[in-house]
Amino acid sequence: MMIVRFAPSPTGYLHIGNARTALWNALHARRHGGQFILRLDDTDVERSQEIYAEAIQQDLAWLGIRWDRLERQSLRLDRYGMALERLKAAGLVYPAYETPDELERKRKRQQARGLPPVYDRASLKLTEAERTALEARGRHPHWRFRLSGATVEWQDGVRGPCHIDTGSLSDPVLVREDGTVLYTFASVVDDADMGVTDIIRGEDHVANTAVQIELFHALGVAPPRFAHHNLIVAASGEAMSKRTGALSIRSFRKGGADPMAVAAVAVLTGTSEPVRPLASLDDLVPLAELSGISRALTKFDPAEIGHLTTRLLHTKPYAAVRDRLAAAGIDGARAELFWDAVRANLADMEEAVSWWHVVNGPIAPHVRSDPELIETARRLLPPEPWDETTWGIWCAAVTAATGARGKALFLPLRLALTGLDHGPELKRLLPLIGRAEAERRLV
RNA sequence: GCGCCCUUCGUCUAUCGGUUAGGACUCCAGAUUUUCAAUCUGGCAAGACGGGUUCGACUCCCGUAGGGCGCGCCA
Repeated sequence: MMIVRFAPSPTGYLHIGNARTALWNALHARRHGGQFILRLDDTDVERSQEIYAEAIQQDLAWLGIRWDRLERQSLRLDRYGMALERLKAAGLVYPAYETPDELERKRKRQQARGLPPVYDRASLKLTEAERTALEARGRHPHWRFRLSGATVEWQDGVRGPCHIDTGSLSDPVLVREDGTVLYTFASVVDDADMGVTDIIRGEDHVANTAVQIELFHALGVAPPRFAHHNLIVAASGEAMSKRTGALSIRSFRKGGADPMAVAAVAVLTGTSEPVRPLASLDDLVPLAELSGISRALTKFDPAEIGHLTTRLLHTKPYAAVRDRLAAAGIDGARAELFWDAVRANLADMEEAVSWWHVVNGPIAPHVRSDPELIETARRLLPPEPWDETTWGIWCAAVTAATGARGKALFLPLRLALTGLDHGPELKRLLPLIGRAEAERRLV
């Protein structure tokens, strides 16, 4: 059984880059009949907030993502403690006593000498006596995992064969002196416990992968498959930020974006599949092929979400928008007819409301350029019932009486009937306006 | 600074040594339409740079430039 997970930290709102990761995981699970776990990585109590945990779930749901399991790291602290004991017993972790300040100074010094800022393992070299002396003075250790120094290799689902030399990395701190755990450790323990088989995440995690593969081995668990997708960035130069909410899913939602427009851009940009309007996440499933993801950083234009939203709107059947229309006051017997008449004309949902006003009146006042023509047209208005053929019949009658045709006929009529020189086809609008109202507008 | 990765139309990409370098989006034009939208047709537009290897290089190698990521007791 394939098991994947999306593991955001609830420290801000999901942005389009997070959505990309979430969607790829969810889609991958659907594609292979697997399970999708939403795991809130909330071990950082300083920054994690419940409102964000809720917001994340709302945003994912808005995108159409459902999860089979919800997990929270804050509820699994005992598991991390047990795992640490196992690593201690196996001699795979060691106590370290430097303070954050000391470590910071060491890094500065290394940088200044042109050396990579890698932990020097000073604590590993401590003798038993030195350690007891430190602890006697009240120092509590944090625990570091001892990296092998070997080159870790894996077959990446996106990037192909990858290798990282763990000798160039610092031994990661797994557990702080107060017993709280760090991301790398919690993540691996969770993935192992939950049977995660495939990890799909952004390429900013490639270096973590080497560390985590060694950690899986240390815990006696076979590492999962890894796939690192490219990162996306706004072509506008605007930076994504969980903290400021820039390019957040919520901002797109508030801006009237269609969730499938956001999803299509989030998933398909930077792949060999053209970004296109799709009706549902299910349509995205066959396109979510990991090997189709580019290895290069990819730029996307947030405006594309607007374009897609518009194109999606044009294809929406009435049933798909009934509720939203009703909420905007567009309801009743004529609502479906109305939707089919105007949808191809809409740039966004708000425009539907303005066309609804055009149909129902009152309409904007306008200058009557050809009063005789309008008067004739008014007298020739056919009897009801009206349908889409009424417009043609009526126009033929007016042409026969006045000789007016083409633009000279249609433009004055459109202006008189709608107050505007543009809009949906009049043959479809006319029956919605109705005879009584049409007659009023032609006076 | 060190390490890893990347570089084809404005943007996302195809090409896996021989192509008029293809597609999608945007934009523009034409058709259609009273108009806008939609639709259809067409068009503009690309291999970062410099060396090699080769009969032949976008494709392979080296270098340069540019970009990204990483190098936390953040996740």
